Formats: sequence, C-alpha cells, structure tokens
Amino acid sequence: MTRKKVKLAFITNDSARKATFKKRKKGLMKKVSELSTLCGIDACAIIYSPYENQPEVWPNTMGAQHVLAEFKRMPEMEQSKKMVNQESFIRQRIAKASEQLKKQSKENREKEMTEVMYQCLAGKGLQNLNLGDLNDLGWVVDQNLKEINKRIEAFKKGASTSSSAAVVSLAVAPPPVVELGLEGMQRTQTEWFNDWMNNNTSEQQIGFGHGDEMIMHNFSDNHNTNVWPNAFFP
Amino acid sequence: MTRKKVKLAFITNDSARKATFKKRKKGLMKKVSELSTLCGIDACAIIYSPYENQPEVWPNTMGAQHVLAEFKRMPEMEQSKKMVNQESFIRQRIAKASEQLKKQSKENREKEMTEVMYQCLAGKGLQNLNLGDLNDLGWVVDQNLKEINKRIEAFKKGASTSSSAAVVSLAVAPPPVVELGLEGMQRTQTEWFNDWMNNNTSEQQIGFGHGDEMIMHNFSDNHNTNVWPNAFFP
DNA sequence: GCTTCTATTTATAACCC
DNA sequence: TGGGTTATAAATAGAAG
Repeated sequence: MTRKKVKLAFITNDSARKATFKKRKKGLMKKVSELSTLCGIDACAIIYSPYENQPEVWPNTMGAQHVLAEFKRMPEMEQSKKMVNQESFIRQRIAKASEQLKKQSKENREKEMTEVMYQCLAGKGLQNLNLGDLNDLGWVVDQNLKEINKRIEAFKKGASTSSSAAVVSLAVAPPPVVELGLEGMQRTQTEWFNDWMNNNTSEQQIGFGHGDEMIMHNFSDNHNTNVWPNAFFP
Repeated sequence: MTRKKVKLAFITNDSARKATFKKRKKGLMKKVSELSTLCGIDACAIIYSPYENQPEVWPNTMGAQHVLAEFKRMPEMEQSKKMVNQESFIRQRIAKASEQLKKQSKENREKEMTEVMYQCLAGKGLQNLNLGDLNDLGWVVDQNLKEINKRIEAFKKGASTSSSAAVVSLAVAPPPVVELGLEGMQRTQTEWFNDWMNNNTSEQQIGFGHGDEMIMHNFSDNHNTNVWPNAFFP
C-alpha cells in the first residue's frame, strides 16, 4: 500500500526493481497508446530492459520505423533553419568531422575484421561473431582472395616469383593495429579547436554542386540482406 | 473535474485536444524518465505533434540515438536466429523485394525531382521544398547541366546542331510521370505471390560471396552534410 | 518469481481566469 | 491561448497468497 512517496532513484532491490519495471512499462505503453489515439498523433516508444533481449516497442516495429524515419529527417530541417544564423559554419565543421569519423570507422572496421581473419587462420572459431561481423569478415576475405588471385595471374603471365611470395605474407603477416586515427587526436584541445575553426573555411558549399559524391561505400551495412526496410532508413 | 471515464477516442474539439496533448505529453515524459531512473534502463520516447515541427524527444537527441542504434541492430539478430528455421527463404524474398522497392523509390525520386525542376522552369517557386528536396533537385539539375555541357562540347567539336536543339528540349519537354513501377503491380495477389515464391529461388546466397555490392548509390541521402552522427546510423 | 489486492500517490478532465 | 485549481480516474508500491 504505497506507503511513501517513492523517492526517485535507482531501486537497488533486484526483484522490487523488476516488479516495478514490469508495472511501469505496462503503464507507460498504455499512456503512449492513449496519447496517440486521443490526440491523433504519431508516437513511438522503445524500452530496453535487462529482462528481455528484444526491446519493447510501441505501437509495433513498423509504426516505430515510420516515426523514426521522420525523426531521422528532422536534423535536416534544423540544418535549413540554422543556415541563416551564426551556427552555420560550426555545424558544417561538425558535419565534416562526422564524415571523417565515419570514414575512419570504416577503415577501422576493415582493420578489425582483418585482425579477426588472422585470428581465424590461427585457429580461433567464429562463434562469437554476429551476422554483421561475418558479413564484413567475408568481405575482407573476398578482397584478400581477389588480391591473391590477381597476383597468381600476374605470376602465371611470367612476372617474377616475388608476387607469389607476397601472397603468402598477405596471409601470415601480423595484423595491423586498429587505430582511431582521427586527425589531431594527440594534440591539446585548444590546438585542435583552433585548427578546426580556422582550417578550410573557404570550402563551405551550401546548396547544389555535389559532383559524384553520391556513390558511397558503406562498409558495415547495406551489403547484407537486411530485414529493416531500406525505405525507412535510406 | 474528471467526471467521466474518458472514452478512448480521438478528441474532436481542437482546443481540448491540444490541451490534453500538452498535459499528457508532459505526464508521459515524466513516466519515461521515472522508469529509466528507477529501473536503470535505456529508454527513449519520441512524440510528434501537429503543434510543433520538432518532435518531443526523451531523454535528448543523443540518448535517443543511442537507443535507436540498438533498435536498428536488433533485426540483424532476428536474422541470425531465423537462419536456422523455415522462414529463411521467405525472408530472403522480402529482403530482395525491399531492395527492389528501394531502387524503384530512388528512380521515382529522381523523376519527381525532374518534375519539380520543370515546374521551377515554369515559374513555380522553391518555397515548399525542404532541404532534402533541394539537395535532390540540385543533383538532378547538375546531372542535366552535365548532359548539356557534354552536348555543347560535342557540338563545338563539329557535331550537328541537333545536339544543341536537344539541350533546349531537355529544359522544356513535359516531365515524365512518377510511377510506382514495382513489378507485378497490376496483377492479382495470387499471381504475384506465386511468382514471388517460385521465381529465382536458386539465388539464395547466405554468407560470403558479395562481389562489389558494397558500392552503393544512395539517392536522397548521404550526399548532403548530415548532422545525424553516422556512427549511429551507419 | 507471479498474481492479486488495496491504500495511497499521481495524472488529468473539466473548469475558471 | 495559456496557466492555475480541484475532483476524480488511473497508476502503482508494498503486502499477501
């Protein structure tokens, strides 16, 4: 019988926490659904818990996808707003840095998977890899196989045997270390910030003029068959 | 004074609906936050309303991104689960159809923007376009300009004047109609389903063996500077 | 651990300004 | 239209089975 005013803090008692979670999750989902029907608005809720591996989603996966697609589009609108204000170029910088981060992440992923490949060659199993890892690993293996075949062909056509030797080293050489590799990572924040503010400001291209940038290499996604409807996360 | 048990239906009275919305949104956000702190779980909530162009997000954009990244990863896990069960190939089919849909959407988007371009040439303004539209329109315009320049160059080098005439028609010809264009759209469901079940079943490639598929052309995204951290929606 | 059962807190519909 | 008030409905903490 609700004695006290429940102080808002993490419930340390495990079973009490779980009980509260279940009750409140139910109540919350109800609230969301009521709000949506009463006011005729789009809403979704996603709740993760340590009690189930799948998150609780309202109204359902499809509905959430719809809302999330809107949500993803939003920052774009923010962009057009801020285009006229002072934040403009700092946002451009952020976008550029994000792009850099993405590229670097891709490279790191490739290195990571190369390392995994070498570990496999050393006898480690694939059990701990998820589907995404396996796909990326497959890609890396394929790239290496292509390189190997290319060199074998070159050798057959009378090139020196050093090509073939290089193939072997491709397979047994110690793997490269995975680095974060973002420019200026070791420097002081001030240095970095100054550079970041000053460097390359003339390149702010707003609007049209993107050449062939639309050809993208998206490393860890898009190349595996994905259940997620791409129309929602294009 | 809450006289009756509020029947759960869309509130037709505009101002009453808005008032209810504001109250319930507040309450809901509070509930979400309480749940999260009491039980120490990851949660996010996103509520769209006709009253503000930005959705209400809990806890904040970054937090939501974190949860959504998890959410996006989930279907992948479902995939690895279902790989061993009977749904396997039907899912493959869905993935394939999704890919087709995506491709078609891209084409439609291009046609749509071409239409918009012609409307602009006919004097309609750009006011109703959002940033995404503008970017895509810009891309279409650029493509056309490239084509035009190509033809001008060809003409300069002594080709017939018909090239130059073609340039003009490129700008004033009636735009192509936007079509949905998915295969089998006009056929009965049964026909479509049968085809869908039987056609191409030998192509189910699970695991490795993706050639150069990782080069992607993502039409309406990725080519504009995006505030959304790509690491979360790779 | 899970329900079910209240006492109590919390949310909020209707009202008012 | 938006912000406060209040009576009542709804949610739920804690206990018990």
